[in-house]
Amino acid sequence: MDHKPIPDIVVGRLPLYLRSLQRMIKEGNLVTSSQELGERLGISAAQIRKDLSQFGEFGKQGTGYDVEYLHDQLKIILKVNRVWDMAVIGAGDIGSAVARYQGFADRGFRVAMIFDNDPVKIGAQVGDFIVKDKATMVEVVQAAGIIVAMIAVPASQAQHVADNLVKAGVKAILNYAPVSLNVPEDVHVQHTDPVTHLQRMTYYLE
Amino acid sequence: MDHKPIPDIVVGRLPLYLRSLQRMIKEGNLVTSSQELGERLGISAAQIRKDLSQFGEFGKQGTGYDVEYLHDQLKIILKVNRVWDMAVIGAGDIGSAVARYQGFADRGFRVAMIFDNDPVKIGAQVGDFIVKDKATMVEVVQAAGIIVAMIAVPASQAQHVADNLVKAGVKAILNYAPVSLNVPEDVHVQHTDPVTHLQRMTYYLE
DNA sequence: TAGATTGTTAATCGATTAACAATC
DNA sequence: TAGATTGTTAATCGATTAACAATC
Repeated sequence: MDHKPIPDIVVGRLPLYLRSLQRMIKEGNLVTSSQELGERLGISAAQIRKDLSQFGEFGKQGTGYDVEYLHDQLKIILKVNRVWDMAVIGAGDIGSAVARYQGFADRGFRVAMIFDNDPVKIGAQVGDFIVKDKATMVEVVQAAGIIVAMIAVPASQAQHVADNLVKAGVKAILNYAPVSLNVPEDVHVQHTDPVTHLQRMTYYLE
Repeated sequence: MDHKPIPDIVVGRLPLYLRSLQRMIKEGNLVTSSQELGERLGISAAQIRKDLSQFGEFGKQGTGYDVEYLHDQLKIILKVNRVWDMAVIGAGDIGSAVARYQGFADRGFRVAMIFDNDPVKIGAQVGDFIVKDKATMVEVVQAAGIIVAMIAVPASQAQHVADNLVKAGVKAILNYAPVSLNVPEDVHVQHTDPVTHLQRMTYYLE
């Protein structure tokens, strides 16, 4: 009677649907369809319906989807109908930009603390935060019960930081350093590296 | 006698291979194998061999791949055996961090100019650059022959900026704004949104 | 030579699309 | 009712994996 697990590739598209729906709400759209969503995102209507059908029935034949209802349901599915506290490791340019980023608030996340190991940066203010000493990271993150973190340190330190985050109990890591991280099976990692995205495009240029 | 086009998903993995190889060079590794690469990246050895075989034969039976040779070949395939000048649009926290980012240099890219429409920012220094007036963007980008750009403006302005970049002749856009962009078929877009990555992971948490 | 690893083929697996009955 | 759009099934398409001859 076990349900098949949802394919990861489907889960990966849900945040895109959610983002479009959030935008539609702001634009005042009350109703949408798989076709309209698909056009906005460059995804086929059939695929959107198939993806959503993995989680339930959210639409109405003939009329489509209630924007706000589908939006709320996707937030529940993705568990962002609450706010996740995050730790940022590294207070350089990227870490600082992340700590000041205003785009987390209404999408389920909040930066709660930021760490660095540079004595000049420790104690300094970045956005609303005082930079904490990275030496205290494992203890502080664990004590705060934080399980989501972002790595914004140089590539050479990233794996070491990841190991410490795992020790602290972190289960989801967004990695800004341009290296692949090795973590235990129960820890999730996403990589974000502008250069890999750019290189993917230059292949097609000229 | 036409070759089938290389699947996009394969092209998307090449930058990861390249990144690992660059790291191996720094570590002094002279030779690697599909198995070792796969372990580093969490990709099967068979897939790596299959991917590479789309472009030629780069290895030697029994011994594997010469790290530097494969690295150089991948740079050629991805067209990053040269330096692409880029324009950054938006001199806020993200645009500024991007403009100062040291990680482009040895991977085929260089920020050449940065634009904003805020009178307070225009003329100010960000990294090595003086912020230019966004009103001049189409003209300046076109005159410089730049075809790679990064959008780091608020979501509400991103589509408009994209339209202007297309007018300026840009063919590859890395978009930091959390919106889907619509561009002509011959223009490539990659999106980078920390929140979509995070939401992809929270699905699995708790 | 013996051991290792490639490049490639065929088999498997999974994802996308097309089509349509159901129904608002 | 007529028109529109869902949810779902079956068909298609494409990607991954397993296996192995070739060969360094």
